[in-house]
Amino acid sequence: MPELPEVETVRRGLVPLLEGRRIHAVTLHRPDLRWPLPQGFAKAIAGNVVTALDRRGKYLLWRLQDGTSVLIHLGMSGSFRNRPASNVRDKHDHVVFDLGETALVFNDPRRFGAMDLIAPGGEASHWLLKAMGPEPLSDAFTPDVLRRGLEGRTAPLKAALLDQRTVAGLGNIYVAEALFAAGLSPKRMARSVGAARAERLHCAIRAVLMAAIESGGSSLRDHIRLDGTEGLFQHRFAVYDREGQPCPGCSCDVARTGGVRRMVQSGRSTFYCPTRQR
DNA sequence: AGACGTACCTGACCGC
DNA sequence: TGCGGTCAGGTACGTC
Repeated sequence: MPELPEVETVRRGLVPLLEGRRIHAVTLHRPDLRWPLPQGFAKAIAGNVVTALDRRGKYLLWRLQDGTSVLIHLGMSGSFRNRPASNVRDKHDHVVFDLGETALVFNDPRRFGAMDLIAPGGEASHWLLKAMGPEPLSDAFTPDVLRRGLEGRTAPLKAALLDQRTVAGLGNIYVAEALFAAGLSPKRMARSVGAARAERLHCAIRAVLMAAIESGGSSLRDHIRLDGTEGLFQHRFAVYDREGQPCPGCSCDVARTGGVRRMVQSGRSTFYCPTRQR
């Protein structure tokens, strides 16, 4: 499911449920998600108050009163639902956080999600976080940082942007949308992006992510907000999942050009406009 | 070192 | 209706 805007939407939805609240108990309905849950996971969390909710790339970080952080990745299909505490289990409910009145349930059909505990001070060296690139909506992400991240790389620009070491939080949808907004071909070699194109791309990445967060993310299959409503950004896609359709503001003869094109790059669908993306 | 394919899972959808 | 094939928003890992 989720790229940065969806994870940020989930984070914002969790704030009123979790911030300042105590997690009374944690129940695991299986010992693993993508990887085994760490030893003592439930016990370490139980009884703690959640002091803050952060996000790093596509990871959620729950800050607990005792200094521990809970690291959570939603994988492709992970979601949180807030349920009456007595409610029966749904299929694929794997982890239950008992909040007293309600139970916050982590449901993940494909089980590509992950959870881990991070001891105080251990975040920078955590194996899943240590190589992660700049946070795209922070001041640390500048056109020059982006340009240097792409420098010398022979991978297609699309692949380089999906690589979380280049910039954190982009996935298949928002890479496609950002490349369209920047007018850059996904096939272009990453190292061919110099200062001027990096400036455009930097601007496009931020604009697309901010607009998507504003819309509550994109709901295609799995992503729903905690209040049960869908994100709306899928209605604003310029190219993603729009094969054969005209791109926004297009004046081409679509019957002749075929409109938005779909191709496969490193095994994944890429959508782009061959006319406006070079 | 860096790029690529493979693997991990389930469910939805399509054509037969 | 049922079956097999394909695809899906992620990413670590092995291989070259």
